Amino acid sequence: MSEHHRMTRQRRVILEELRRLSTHPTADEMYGIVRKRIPKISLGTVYRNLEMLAETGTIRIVRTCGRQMRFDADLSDHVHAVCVRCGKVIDMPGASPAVHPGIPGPAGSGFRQIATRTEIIGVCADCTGGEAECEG
Amino acid sequence: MSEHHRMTRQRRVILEELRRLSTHPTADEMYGIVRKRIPKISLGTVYRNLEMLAETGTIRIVRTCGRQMRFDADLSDHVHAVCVRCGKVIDMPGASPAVHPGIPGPAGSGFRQIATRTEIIGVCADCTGGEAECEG
DNA sequence: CTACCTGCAAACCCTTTGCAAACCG
DNA sequence: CGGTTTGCAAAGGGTTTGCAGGTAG
Repeated sequence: MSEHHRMTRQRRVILEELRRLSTHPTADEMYGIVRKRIPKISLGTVYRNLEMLAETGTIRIVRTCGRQMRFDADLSDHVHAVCVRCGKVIDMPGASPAVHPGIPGPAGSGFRQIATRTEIIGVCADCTGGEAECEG
Repeated sequence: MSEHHRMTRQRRVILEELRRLSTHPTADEMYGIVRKRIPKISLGTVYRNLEMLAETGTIRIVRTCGRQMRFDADLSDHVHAVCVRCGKVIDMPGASPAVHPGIPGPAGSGFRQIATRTEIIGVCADCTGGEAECEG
């Protein structure tokens, strides 16, 4: 119930490592990375810390059309490109999404708009040769 | 390995029922609906048929920031609005997304762009009163 | 007939949780 | 010290899959 958060070694290392990356790692990838410095850390701890860091606005959770959550320490407003083959997420600096609003749902359905989320779908350099099935 | 698909009763009913809806149901919701007409149908069959119908381009899989897949028989190009409280997806007719492209990733990373996916995040009429944690 | 499809149930993957011990402040 | 946090392991939810029996063409 409290709002006091302690800076444990686990939390510090997770944040340090995430900030070192621009690859938007999954929880599992973070687990692998952090384990090099804290071999006994558990995956549950990684999830709990990433979730808390996101709640306090220190990092962001990146939810793409892919199945796994990804995490990003870059809080600036930027667009992500998602590889439909491997799920990798890369930044698209300079891309600027714009949504010219329409009328939500069956006329005036009372939908209160908070934000817009745009991602670019494609195939990354490592995966060239395949096709997509991500939808919009 | 074949490309021949049979029109089974299960497949026909799933497609009929999906076409009757504009609510972008989850697999589980489809299961509930179809079971009224085919009580013994299994959830696995529902998933397999929805997947195949999507592969053949008859329907679309709608992947939002939410955890569950949703399905849509409306193949036209349209924007979805996602409720962050309940996950419901509604259509936003008239909304037109535009992405002014930037340079993908670390200069010329070879990302081949296929599409853009935009969704509107907000709170639906039934859920007014809460807040968000969906990211972009 | 027979390749494709179904129902069932178990397997899978990712994420979340309960709990007792460890730890920060 | 006392409330947080951890490690472990099990539970949870959504989706996928193996299999043997059923069925469309």
